[in-house]
Amino acid sequence: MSSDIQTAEKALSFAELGLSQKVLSAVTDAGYTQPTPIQAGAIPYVLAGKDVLGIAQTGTGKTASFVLPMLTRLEKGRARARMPRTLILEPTRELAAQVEENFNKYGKNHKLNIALLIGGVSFDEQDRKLERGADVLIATPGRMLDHRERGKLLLNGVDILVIDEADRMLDMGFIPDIERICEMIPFTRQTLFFSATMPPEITKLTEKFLQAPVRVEVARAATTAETVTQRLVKSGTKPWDKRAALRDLIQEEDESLKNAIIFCNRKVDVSELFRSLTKHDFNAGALHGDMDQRARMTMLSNFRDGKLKLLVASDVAARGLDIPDVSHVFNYDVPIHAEDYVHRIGRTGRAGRSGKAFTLVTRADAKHLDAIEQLTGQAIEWKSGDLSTLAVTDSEDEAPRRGRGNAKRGGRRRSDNERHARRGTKSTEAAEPVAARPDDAENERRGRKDAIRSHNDERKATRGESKARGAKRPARNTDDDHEIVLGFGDDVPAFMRIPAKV
DNA sequence: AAAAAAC
Repeated sequence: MSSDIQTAEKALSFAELGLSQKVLSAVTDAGYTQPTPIQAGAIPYVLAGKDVLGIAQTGTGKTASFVLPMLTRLEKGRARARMPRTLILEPTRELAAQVEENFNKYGKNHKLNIALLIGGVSFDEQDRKLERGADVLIATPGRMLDHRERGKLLLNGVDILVIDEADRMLDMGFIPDIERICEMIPFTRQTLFFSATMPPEITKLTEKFLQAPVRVEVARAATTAETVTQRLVKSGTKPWDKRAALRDLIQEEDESLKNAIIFCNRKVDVSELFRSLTKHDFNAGALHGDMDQRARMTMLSNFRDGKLKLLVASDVAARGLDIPDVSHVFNYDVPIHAEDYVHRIGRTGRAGRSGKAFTLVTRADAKHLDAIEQLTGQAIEWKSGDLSTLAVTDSEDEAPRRGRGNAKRGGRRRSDNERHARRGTKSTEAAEPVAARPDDAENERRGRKDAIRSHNDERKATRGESKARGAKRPARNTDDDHEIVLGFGDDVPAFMRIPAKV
């Protein structure tokens, strides 16, 4: 490859990058004409067999920058049993699934075998695909190593190795695994390495495992400030304060709110907030890493398809997930690490669209908020009044509106009553207003399907919607009686079992 | 103050 890479800055078309006809026609069918900078910069080198160090954020078209040329290169040759020809490592299961979708989309004119090796699902199908011979293996490190240790996977036929989201792999402690994996693959391979940032550990890794790499660096996609309107929203500290503040906010934003991701710092809070929103008749789903894999996939695909308007999520959803057209991001919690703030609000305002990001802030959050403003280099505006305008009571002694007569104390912890309350039990103990089902976590541990409340019309019809809509009535524990939880049993429709099409 | 990933 010669120097014409410089022209990447100008408007190159996909056809000029050297991709095969099969790939080009799939790209055209997908509606793309113009490569992004990372694509224009990396594709010619990938086609030429060079090692590439790509420094790019998600949302820059990074995935296609390796998927498209890999497809072209895979047209020659075929896979042998248990010896995949290419390997792509991803930090999370959802990202791995998303890359698989890209191979399906752009590889529709190819007859390639693609295997997705991720945790949380059965080995059998994955084994069958390996046995058949995979042209493309997409994996999270743990499951891939597991297959290998069982002797079901040979890595000495891998010609192209892709390490994606390397800095996130670092955050997640995957680097030792990555090093092991790199050492299992012949050094004659081509290595494509992607990272949004280059901390020293990552630089060291590239020095060790890349050979004379071409460095392709692209500016961050539109900076957050340009397409995302950010606001801070004051809130009391207590969970019920925060939930109420969030509900108010969602309702105020109703007009422009098409769909939203609501981020919590902790998984238990994801479950809790999800239950609460559902109880208040919001069309919501949940996503976090302790949910079973099928529920994760279902939630994500329903959110993408618009069947879910709100997705309550942990930071598993903060980076990389490609969900076009998210209108709002709500930070139910201020993220502990400032960089996560940038990733979270980056879920909206994508592809040149505008987006809104609201962050609930309590008195306790000052420190983390400072760090965020420092990182982004800008003060974020308050929506209406900062914390100094917050009522002093902070609902400390208000046993939340719907409490029982003898409710008292602020800062009541979840009582043992609640903790041991069983589903469907009519307790005379009024539950804390919108408290999560205390047994949520336990259900998940037991492998019960994470349930979502049905919002489809037939269900609504059966549950006396008008009653439920009478917003302001105090919540009683009899709420449980109206609550219809739709669990996904074994009769999940087939289309829900597969990852969403983008 | 957390999350993620293998069983």
